Amino acid sequence: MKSAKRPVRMADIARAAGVSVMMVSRAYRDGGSVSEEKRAHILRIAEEMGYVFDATAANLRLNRTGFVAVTVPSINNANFADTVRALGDALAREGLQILLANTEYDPDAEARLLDQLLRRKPEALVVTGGDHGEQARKLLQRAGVPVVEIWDLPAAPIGHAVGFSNSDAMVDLVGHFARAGYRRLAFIGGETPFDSRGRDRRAGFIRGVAQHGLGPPRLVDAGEVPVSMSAGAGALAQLLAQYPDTDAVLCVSDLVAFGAMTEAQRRGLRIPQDLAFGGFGNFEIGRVSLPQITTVEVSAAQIGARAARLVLDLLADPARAPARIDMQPYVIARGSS
Amino acid sequence: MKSAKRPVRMADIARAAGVSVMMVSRAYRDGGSVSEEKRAHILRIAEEMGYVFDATAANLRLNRTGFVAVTVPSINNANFADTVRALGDALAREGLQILLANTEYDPDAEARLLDQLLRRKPEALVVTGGDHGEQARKLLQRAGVPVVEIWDLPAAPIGHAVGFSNSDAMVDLVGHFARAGYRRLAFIGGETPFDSRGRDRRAGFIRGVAQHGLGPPRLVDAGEVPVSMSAGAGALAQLLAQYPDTDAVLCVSDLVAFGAMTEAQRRGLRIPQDLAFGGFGNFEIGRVSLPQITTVEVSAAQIGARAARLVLDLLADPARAPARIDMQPYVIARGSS
DNA sequence: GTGAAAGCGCTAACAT
DNA sequence: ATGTTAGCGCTTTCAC
Repeated sequence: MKSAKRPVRMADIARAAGVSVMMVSRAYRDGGSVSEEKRAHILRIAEEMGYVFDATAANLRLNRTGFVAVTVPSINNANFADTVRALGDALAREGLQILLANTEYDPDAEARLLDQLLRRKPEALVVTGGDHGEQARKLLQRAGVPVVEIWDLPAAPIGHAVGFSNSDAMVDLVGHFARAGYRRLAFIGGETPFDSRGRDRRAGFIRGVAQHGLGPPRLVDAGEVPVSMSAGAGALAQLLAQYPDTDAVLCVSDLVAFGAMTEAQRRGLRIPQDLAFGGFGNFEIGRVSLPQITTVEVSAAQIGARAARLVLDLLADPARAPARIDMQPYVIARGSS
Repeated sequence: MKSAKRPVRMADIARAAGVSVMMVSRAYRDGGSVSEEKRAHILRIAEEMGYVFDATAANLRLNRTGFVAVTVPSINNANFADTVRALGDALAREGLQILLANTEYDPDAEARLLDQLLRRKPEALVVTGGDHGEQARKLLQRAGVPVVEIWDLPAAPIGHAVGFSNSDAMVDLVGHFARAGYRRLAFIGGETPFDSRGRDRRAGFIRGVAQHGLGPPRLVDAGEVPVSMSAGAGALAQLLAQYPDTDAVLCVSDLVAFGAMTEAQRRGLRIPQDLAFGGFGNFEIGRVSLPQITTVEVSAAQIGARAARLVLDLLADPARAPARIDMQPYVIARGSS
């Protein structure tokens, strides 16, 4: 029975191994300046004594924490989860650890969380979206470390950006439907003020419809973000009541599209003959549903991977890194249209 | 144009405010031992100078990091994401920050990640699953801080547990189908060795089928975890070839059930008349799909919330906390059966 | 290859 | 209410 009263520190290992504290420190870092024999000896003793390296102390001394702070509006979204996973994997390979925070689409929460995160002295910040409250913006600007905005592509990013124009992508999707012969398009999306991606997609819809001369835009509110499948189902009911002759419904995400689609099927409508559907984000649901959903591929995982590489580049050489990386989404045509 | 050459520290604020460093420290912590006037003055100057409190230094001195390490097999799973979110929210309210790591259902990765996490000196560990590799188990046992296993309910947890018996829950689901008159049940699930939840659910299926005298269990492998919707679709094809007279398919999760269900529909089968389906986990997809999916509610968010409360209790008083908390899942009957 | 001293930025403990 | 001293556990010097 070992007592965990006082945790073991390097000095304890040093004493037990008959070396100086510095040698223990070296054994844990360089391979070079310690004889391989002694190094193995030290590490074995440390293992026996249950030593756990104290990163907190090392961080203070090194003035490097190995943290990268990341904010997402919602972790409960397969796309953001993909991004975070790819980002985390790539950063972990370089010994960096993500500090994740959920803003819940709330600008005040974002500012509060950024304030907390900055106290941990992250070496870089990766924030979802290019739209921030005044306070959050200020914190990001004076952070003193690289800032990467993802999932949007602001004209003038605070630091750097890895994303795409949600608006342009939706214009492309409208174009796809227009070319396929659909004329009476409607859009289902959320109305939350701080969801810039949802807002941009709606703006893209309006722009696309105008470009193709499809008359005044038919817009249906799906309620609060994060917009769910169920919200999509509810919104379809409203849409059919308001615009009964609609021939194609574009949705702010595949999840909403799926919900709307099932509601249409519940009402006996045939898809796409009676009503066509388009989604956004290429979620798994759209590849498995019946019919599969026409969507916009946004490469969520690649956004994370690319942001990770950008962060690593910025840490290596802040000067030689691109300011804006466009991930160029594209339409995937499927059975729903 | 301010130079961010050397970051501002407390000493800089102290000098500018004409007080000692301790007063600045106090201004940031107690409300009590600083006059409200001076406190406001200090904080204003700090704000003007762009000071950011250094948690790293405070943590070293206080021997408290405010971190809680959390491992999940996959963040890209709505259930685990719900758990992590609830856990994180509740902990954040007490000033604790989650350090999240993905094990990807790999015991070696789990051990490696735990080793990394422990160096950050978390104040508690929350790990998904009650099944660990030898190395991971050792690290957890000697961690020296509270350990909470979630989503399983081991007979003898390493420290504490918040979860449920995946096996018993599946027995209940089998019982539900048996009572509804189904006699030729099959199970679709993954075969990955270190997914103890999937394994327990399959074991529960086998046990349930035996209890109800439904003949030898019909098991179909859905491949690698995390088991996806698409894998469910593929597995259904195999199932129909191998056991064509099956009348009900129970799946390791709602996602798999949905995939299998769409494949059945693609083949023109009516649900539940020709083939019934059962899922697990009460994912949103099962509430929106057509038909909705009979499932087992496991209260993912509540697992996180309850684990958070347990961690907080353990930090306050390690003695007075329950060892095992059973979240008691229950069957939700829907249109797929 | 190895060790001694100094110090990273903060706060507990003890002054006053 | 406020200041001084010491030190958290590690690593960067700079010796040898």
